[in-house]
Amino acid sequence: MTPYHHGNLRNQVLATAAELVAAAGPDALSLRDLARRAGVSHAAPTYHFKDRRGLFTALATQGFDLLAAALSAGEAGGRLDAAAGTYVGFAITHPGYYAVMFRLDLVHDTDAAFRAARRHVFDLLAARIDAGIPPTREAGRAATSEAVWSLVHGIAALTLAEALGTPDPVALARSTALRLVGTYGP
Amino acid sequence: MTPYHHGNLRNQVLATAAELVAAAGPDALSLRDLARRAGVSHAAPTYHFKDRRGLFTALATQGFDLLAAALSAGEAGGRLDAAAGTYVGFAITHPGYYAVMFRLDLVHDTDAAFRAARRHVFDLLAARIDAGIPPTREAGRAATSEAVWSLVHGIAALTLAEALGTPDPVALARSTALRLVGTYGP
DNA sequence: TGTACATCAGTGAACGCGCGTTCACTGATGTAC
DNA sequence: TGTACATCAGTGAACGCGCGTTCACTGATGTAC
Repeated sequence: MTPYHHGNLRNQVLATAAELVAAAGPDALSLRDLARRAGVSHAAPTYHFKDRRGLFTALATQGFDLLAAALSAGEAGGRLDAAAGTYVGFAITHPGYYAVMFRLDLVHDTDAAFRAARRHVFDLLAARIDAGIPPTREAGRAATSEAVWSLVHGIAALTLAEALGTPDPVALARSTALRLVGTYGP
Repeated sequence: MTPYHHGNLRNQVLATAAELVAAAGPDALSLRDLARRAGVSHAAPTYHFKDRRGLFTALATQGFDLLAAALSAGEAGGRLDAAAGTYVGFAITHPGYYAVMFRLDLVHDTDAAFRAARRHVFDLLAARIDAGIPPTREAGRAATSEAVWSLVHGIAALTLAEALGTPDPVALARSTALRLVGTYGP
């Protein structure tokens, strides 16, 4: 009845992992549990991810890829405030991915695909910010990019940690990003 | 030779825990390892912390207490930019504490002392921010507090994740905090 | 100053557990000719 | 259309391990009288 080949194990394991991490944090995740939930022998995930860190590396990389896609689509592809809102929105709607994306102790942090995906996200963000800064001011462009990234990352992280009081973190990200960049206005 | 009563086990375990977490992340920490390093039987830490979560809760609480003390001392007690710099500086110099302070999945998050300590830090920060906003503008004070907290938390977290390029995260925090609050100038 | 007693701090053996990883294997699928 | 072969995907048994937690205990310390 159940075929020998699952056919989509890798993707399914990643999706389940994202759910479980969202619910109980990365520490609670085990390869064996993932295998159990996929209805597959306990050693099967190892075939796809090599080891536990490999699984987290793949999960984090996919997270950055998803975020990059979100940042490239629609309004977020142009306007800085939309991009900032999209970033925070992504973290809130994908907590399982986000919880892993910045955890160097969990991933193979020299993995080329991982580093490229992360870099891509930062570049997209930097491009939106650059576009938001009036050309009359040149100084501090790099610092502003990092400041805005820090801002949206902070809003996302504190929201997930249930430490922020605002009912609308996305709106906070949008308006604050604009204010920050606006400081460089003519 | 070695006395039956250690005398300072609790504090020593917390200090060692901070070091180990800084080096290898919270997942790598075990009560038994901590006991070994303290030269004490493996069940001794349980006596002080009740269980693993209890240990992390104590570590996080102490972290917030240390941060609150830093925010209350010297220039950080008054000027917003100094407070922002102090916050980021604390995270960088106490990575073992910081890595645990916002990890709800690791602590007993209803613990009263933990919540009070965390709240205290936010209140201190909010007070500095409030003092930094000119009285001519009233709207958005609360949002600004949360934005500045998010900013410094983001700078701290991204720095620890080695994702930021700036050589001086503390300076970035100082200047950006001022810029953010300056948006509300007269 | 002495003694009784409660409490505090740490011991050490035992438990049961789930885990990651390795390994030789087998069944399914794809490709070349 | 058939066949041989390589590769891919998953199996299942076995390994050894360190862990958290419980428990009855004991030694040290502090307090009341």
